[in-house]
Amino acid sequence: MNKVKVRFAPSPTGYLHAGNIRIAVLNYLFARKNGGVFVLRIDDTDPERSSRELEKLMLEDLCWIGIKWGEFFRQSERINKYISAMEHLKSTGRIYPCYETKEELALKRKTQSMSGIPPVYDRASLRLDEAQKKKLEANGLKPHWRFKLDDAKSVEWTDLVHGNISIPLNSVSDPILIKPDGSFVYTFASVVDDIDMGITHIIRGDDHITNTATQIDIFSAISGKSPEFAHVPLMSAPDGQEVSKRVGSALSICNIRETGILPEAVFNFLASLGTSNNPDPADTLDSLVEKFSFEKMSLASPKFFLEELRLLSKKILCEKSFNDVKNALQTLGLENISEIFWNAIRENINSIGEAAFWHNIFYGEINAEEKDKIFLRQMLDSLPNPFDFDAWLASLKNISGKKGRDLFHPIRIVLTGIDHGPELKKIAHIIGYERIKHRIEKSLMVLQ
RNA sequence: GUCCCCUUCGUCUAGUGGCCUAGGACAUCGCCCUCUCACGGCGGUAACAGGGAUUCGAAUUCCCUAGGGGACGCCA
Repeated sequence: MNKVKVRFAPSPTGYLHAGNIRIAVLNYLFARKNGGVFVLRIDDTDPERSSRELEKLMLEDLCWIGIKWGEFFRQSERINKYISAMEHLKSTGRIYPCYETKEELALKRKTQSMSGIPPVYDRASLRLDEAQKKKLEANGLKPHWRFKLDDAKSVEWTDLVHGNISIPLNSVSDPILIKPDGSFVYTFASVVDDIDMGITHIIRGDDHITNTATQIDIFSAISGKSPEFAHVPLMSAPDGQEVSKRVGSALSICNIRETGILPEAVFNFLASLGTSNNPDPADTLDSLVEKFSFEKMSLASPKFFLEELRLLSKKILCEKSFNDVKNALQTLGLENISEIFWNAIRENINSIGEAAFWHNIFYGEINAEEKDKIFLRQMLDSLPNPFDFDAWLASLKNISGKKGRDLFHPIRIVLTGIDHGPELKKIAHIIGYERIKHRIEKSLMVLQ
């Protein structure tokens, strides 16, 4: 059996989003699982919509999430391959020239739809004889070329996710493969590349199922065989909308990135979404590869909840050691960071960026509103120097008679200005004697 | 309109005719732990889209209905 080879083939026509990076993750996992190769192919056959700038951003997003490709291609650099495949199809009579304009075709489809007929191409150009074609071309019309589907049959394949799928080719239009200007359409270029690169498994979204039917026919016309297919159900946004490249701004990777969500959380989350694997913060790339299987994938479209991803990211973050996050903390420009600082806040933050929030509370100026003047005085009077939280607490408890929440809550407010946060004992020592004294005095002053 | 796919707790799902008074995970709620917020531990609430048929027995098979998604591009 051939070595497994998969490809992720984005078009650089927009930002990468949760939906298509999920396809990348799945391809990557499958390749790793089978000791195969992951090919990154840039589908930039449409020069009007593709840009190098967007390609660069896509590559960055892919790297960010930790996907490494073994081979890299751009379709725009493989035109010669398409030309020779085209010649082959011409010589075998599997493609034929068509002379309708875009407008005519659009009108035709509209008419068909209105009369309740499926908008399938009627093959009018196939019935043209040589003289008619000559005449049209003499008038300056350049033909586009369609692939002549074997419409007598149904294409059948065993999909790795769906099982047996069968699509009658007479329900589909003959696909246009070559535009009048000689450029190639994805449907064709993709097949040529998949054959040429030796792709063994095509893993893509459900939305390609109909494409697959026509492409299998093209595969067999060119090489006589086709790869395996796995069509994974498309994710939908919580409101049921598709997570498409046109819509997904909130779900774009750069957006997710900016909210401080960890790349490994995104990878982990997307790897298990829609499968019977439970997302586990402890998972590593290896364990995810181990667990991966199309058998575990459900056939229904999963909903993508950003909130769930955030939660997973938080859990992964809180398991990290100081060494793991040291650089990230320094990048935030925080001073005085230490293992003690990290251990104090790790369970109370959702993203690494929030470390700055606590850092500011520990070392910066805060506004506290504690109204209990008597207790404030007692805090100040019993404040030990050098600072010792347990000793302070013991004497405060003694003097005030307070305990539990009554005791802790006011202290928390005075020290941090907010009513929740990391364990008081830990953070009190970080804040230290001088600042604590200052904060109590400030609260007292406000009450004067 | 045609073709394809899908429909189990709020969410992701287990389930291939009796093991299902439907299991797990996340969320949620409660209790415990803790002199505080949290973490953690334990427990609870919560679902087979609807209707027929087959069967001794159906979440599981078949049919119909409803709903959702996708495709039908000189986009990918």
